[in-house]
Amino acid sequence: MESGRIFFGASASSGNNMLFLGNTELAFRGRSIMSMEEASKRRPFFTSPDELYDEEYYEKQSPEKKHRLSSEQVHLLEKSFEEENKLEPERKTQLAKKLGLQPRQVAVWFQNRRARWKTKQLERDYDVLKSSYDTLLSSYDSIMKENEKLKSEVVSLNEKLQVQAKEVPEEPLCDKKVDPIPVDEDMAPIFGTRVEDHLSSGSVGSAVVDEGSPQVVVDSVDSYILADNYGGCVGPVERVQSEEEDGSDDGRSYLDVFVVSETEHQNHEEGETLGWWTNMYYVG
DNA sequence: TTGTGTTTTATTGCCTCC
DNA sequence: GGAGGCAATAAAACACAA
Repeated sequence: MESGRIFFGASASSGNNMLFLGNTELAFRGRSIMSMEEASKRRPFFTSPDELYDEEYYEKQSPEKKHRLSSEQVHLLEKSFEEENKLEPERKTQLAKKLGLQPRQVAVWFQNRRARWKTKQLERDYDVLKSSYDTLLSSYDSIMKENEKLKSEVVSLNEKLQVQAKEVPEEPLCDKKVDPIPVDEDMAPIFGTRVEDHLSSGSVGSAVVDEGSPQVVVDSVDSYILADNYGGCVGPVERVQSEEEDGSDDGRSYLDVFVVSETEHQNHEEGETLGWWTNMYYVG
């Protein structure tokens, strides 16, 4: 620890120092209380050999005053600080001799100068951070405004869509146009189906097709037609219109089935069902 | 001139490093 | 354990408005 130096030979301990250097007047009293002899005994002046050479310096100064460095001294110290803000012992001694100061004064000056530099640096850092924060804040604000604008656009577009939906009848979601299934031999490859007639028995039981081939299942009013050719858009068989031979001569029996789209089936109970009639044949 | 705020010089106590 | 750095602080010096 660096030894303290108290003017007028007052004790270097912080307690004493605080007591009678609390203000100028007290310090003065401190001096009058302590005899010069006693003071010189307790004087911890210039504890390192380095500092001994300049003892007269403090005797020339009026010791109760703090000594301000001259502008030349400060200039040189500043120059030295710019080169290197830490002070190695050799440089400290050289600078002290050059400036006619105590090495300790040079060390103290550097210490205080580093503290000032640090404070300034903190201020600079704060300014940089603040400006960066302000920039971020302003871009955040504009993004939020843009977001609000887009949200309200979405709302108004949705409202328009709802109005249009009421005006224009909805088309089946299936984008494939489904024609009635041809009533000839070509039907077989399309459906690949041979429907066993369970309908003639009067029951509405299952009509099961050959295993492994695409099927037509006419199970009940909620039965589904599974037909790949219809793009998977086919819903349940809604109604079976005819289960009797329609009088054609090809030896097959035909029936008409009403097919609804899946979506329509879900809304089945709510309103009118959109779908289409098609006819199917079966081998009786 | 004086009161007040700021800057500069110096001290103290604690901490880290060698 | 000594040297040196740092934070906190005191106090003198200085600047400046009223």
